[in-house]
Amino acid sequence: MEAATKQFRKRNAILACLQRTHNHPSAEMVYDMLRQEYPDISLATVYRNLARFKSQGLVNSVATVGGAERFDAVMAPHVHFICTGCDAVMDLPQMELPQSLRAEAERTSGCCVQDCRLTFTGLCERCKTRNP
Amino acid sequence: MEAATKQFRKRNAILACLQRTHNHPSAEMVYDMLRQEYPDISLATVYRNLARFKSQGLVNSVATVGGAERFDAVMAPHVHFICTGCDAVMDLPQMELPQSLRAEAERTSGCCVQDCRLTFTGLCERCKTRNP
DNA sequence: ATCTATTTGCAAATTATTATCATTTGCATC
DNA sequence: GATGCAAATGATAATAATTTGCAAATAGAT
Repeated sequence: MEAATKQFRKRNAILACLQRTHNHPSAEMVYDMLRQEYPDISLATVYRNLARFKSQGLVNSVATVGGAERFDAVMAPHVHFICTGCDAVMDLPQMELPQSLRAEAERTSGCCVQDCRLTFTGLCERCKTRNP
Repeated sequence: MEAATKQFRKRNAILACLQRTHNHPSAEMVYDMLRQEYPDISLATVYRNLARFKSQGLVNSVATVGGAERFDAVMAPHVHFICTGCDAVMDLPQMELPQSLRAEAERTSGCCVQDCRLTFTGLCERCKTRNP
């Protein structure tokens, strides 16, 4: 028996897709992934729901790579790496993001800090062997 | 007597503009600033030269805010703050960006780290009083 | 002055994202 | 089941940022 409600089927699928993948996909990448299960899903729906999730604090935009925004459903601040060779966006879970940074930023700047992002760019393991 | 070479007049003006301002302007903001001195400058020229500077390592793109890429001629890694109220991008020169982070990222990830970016978002002093 | 390579302006093309609007869907009520 | 309503969705047009193509202008060398 199908237990889950049918309401917001696609909306939930979009969020679930983000939560299960760690690709930090773009809207189009989400669209392509969901097309298999929902062949009639529209790209507009993906954009719409991503914007909604963002305003609800369920999803963050991590960076924009090659002109396209990349999303993440992991809201706890963590460290990212962006490969300039293949445009991959990945987590660096081994690295700590000092909690003190945010407070320090707020104190020294006088601004109201809402979010903190530490991002490295370079070549991933695969690309660094390809690109000498 | 006009000492400076006339070669690359506009190209140099674009770089100089970035070096003198700390706004972290977008291409269009650079264009607007240069229009006063070079009324016939073209937006395409600004884009073209910004891309060239980036590939030459003279300019970095700091972030994309509201869909527009923002540039910086200060290449030494430093800390930025982006105001979600007025889209200002500013430096947080008081904050240190630990040099050790880059090495740690490279060691724990196996990637080849080329750049490191620490960015805070929130409301600047002016906007935080306006937006309750 | 002429030749050549580079730079630039202009306008069209491209790309990502947002807005519009008609249709569909899920659910409650009859 | 039929019906009504509000929200969600699909298709497509509109918008905005960036890029590209090409002819004209420019700088330096011959």
